[in-house]
Amino acid sequence: MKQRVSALLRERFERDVVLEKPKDRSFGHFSTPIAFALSKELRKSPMLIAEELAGAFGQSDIFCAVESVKGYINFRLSESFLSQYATWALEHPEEFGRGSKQERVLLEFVSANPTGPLHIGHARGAVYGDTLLRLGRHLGYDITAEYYVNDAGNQIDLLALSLQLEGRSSVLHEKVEFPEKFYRGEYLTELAKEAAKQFGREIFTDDERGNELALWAKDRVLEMIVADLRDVNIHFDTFVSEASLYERWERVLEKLGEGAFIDDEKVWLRSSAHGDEKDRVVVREDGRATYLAGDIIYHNQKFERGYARYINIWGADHHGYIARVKAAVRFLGYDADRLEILLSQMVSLLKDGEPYKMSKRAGNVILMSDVTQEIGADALRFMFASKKSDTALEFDVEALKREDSSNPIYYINYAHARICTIVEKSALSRDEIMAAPLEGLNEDADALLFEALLLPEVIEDAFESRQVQKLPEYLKVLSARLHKFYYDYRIIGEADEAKLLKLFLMVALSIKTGLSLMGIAAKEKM
RNA sequence: GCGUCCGUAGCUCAGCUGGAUAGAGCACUGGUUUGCGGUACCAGCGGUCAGGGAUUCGAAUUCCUUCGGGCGCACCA
Repeated sequence: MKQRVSALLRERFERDVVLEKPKDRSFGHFSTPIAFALSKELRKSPMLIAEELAGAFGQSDIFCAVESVKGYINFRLSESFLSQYATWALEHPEEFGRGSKQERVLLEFVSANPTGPLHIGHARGAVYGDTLLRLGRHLGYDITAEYYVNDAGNQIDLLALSLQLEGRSSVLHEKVEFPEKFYRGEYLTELAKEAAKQFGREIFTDDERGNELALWAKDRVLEMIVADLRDVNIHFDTFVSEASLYERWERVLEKLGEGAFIDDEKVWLRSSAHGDEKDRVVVREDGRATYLAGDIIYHNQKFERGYARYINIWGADHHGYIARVKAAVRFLGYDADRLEILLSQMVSLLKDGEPYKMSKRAGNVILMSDVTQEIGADALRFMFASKKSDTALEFDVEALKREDSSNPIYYINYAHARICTIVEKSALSRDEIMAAPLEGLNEDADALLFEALLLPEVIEDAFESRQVQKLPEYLKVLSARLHKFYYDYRIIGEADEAKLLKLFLMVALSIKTGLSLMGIAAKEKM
């Protein structure tokens, strides 16, 4: 809708036009301050220019009024245009808000180490990534959702050691001391039990079999992670194993060319040449690769796969890592601007105003699965999708358990359910409702219709700006308008019943589509 | 110290392609159609958009700076 108007104005004025939605509805559906910009070069007052420009608009299918007010040009869309658009959308619900983008995009997110279950910080990144994924796909982008599995390095050895110690403690009932660094948590107790069955109890005391145990354990932990994600409707297309990458190291090292050098018997990345604070070690003197080496191979492998764009979602604590990875990408001969690294900030959860209790044996973290269980997948998703990902967030989970208008997910669902109920209650058939033209509506109905038809713009804006919270924000506003309208007007039995129900169906379509892009199914009954 | 993200109502947060009187929820106060789901709606209270400077016809939005806070600053992942 906005694109359509925008394109029309660009053609008319032969330049890009800033188009905005006036806060005050009496100014119409869209407006542009273009006259202010033109005033300087035309050496005329904005008001005069606006008047002339507005006056030059003749009859149009799209607008029913074009007016100038105090230098702004305000546009009012015609009822027939809005009506036709809504009718089309209701007849093609799957197509509503779809885009025609075609780029192939590789979206990497979560990528938590397979050494323990997901915590609440991971959950935020997971929801953010999956929401972007859904939005992008709706717009037509061909997106691959990928999980990079850090299944190599010290952490995996440590996982095996931790599991052995846990086995000696909880299975063999030995008295043991857990070093500070070791992984702890209920999941290890469970794994120890499983390991005892699978390998026999001697696995816990045999130093020789640590590796065997490690390989098994990391797979089991990854399965747990995948299950936690599945519980909130998140699925990945591909998993890339870090361990499997190292056989390509020689080739990648060669490709780095001048980007790599040897000093002090170590291999370094000359990252300082591309904006990093200093150069970084990639291979230690004993020949073991650092984490960065894996990431370099991984990003080389990503770019070799030939996507138009690469999006990584990282925890904000990794932001210092951006410069060196981008530097590596440049040395590999690729355009680092195609790699976009988005950060998801820390989360602190509250419950009734108090810090959320960490699960007892999970170590010092709040488990994602605990929160999912407590407030449900829908609420968890809404909570994280509704806040800007790059600001630290404090959230009280109790707010999402309430069953009233203070809980946005409840409020939005209630609007949807209300529509379903009233349509059900009406004696009119769906065909009768659909046959009604959305014309001759009063101003409030017109405003509601316009709001409902804005969803496509919101989807595009949310995805392109990577600010997914715009979608839930919009759904709240739309729902509020619906509730108010419902309160102010009677529907059933009125002369306009068919039209108003059709209007409501349009609102329901936007809510349902919007929620589904957040991985949430709209409720038809509360 | 350096880098980075942030600082909007008492609290949690929107708004930031610069534009017409700064928004929502919570909290607090007071109301609402003999009502299709009141599981809703309305009003009031509350803001020097951290401070200062610059650009501009116009800045919460851009730039600089000060102050305050989070995070990072490994040959750990």
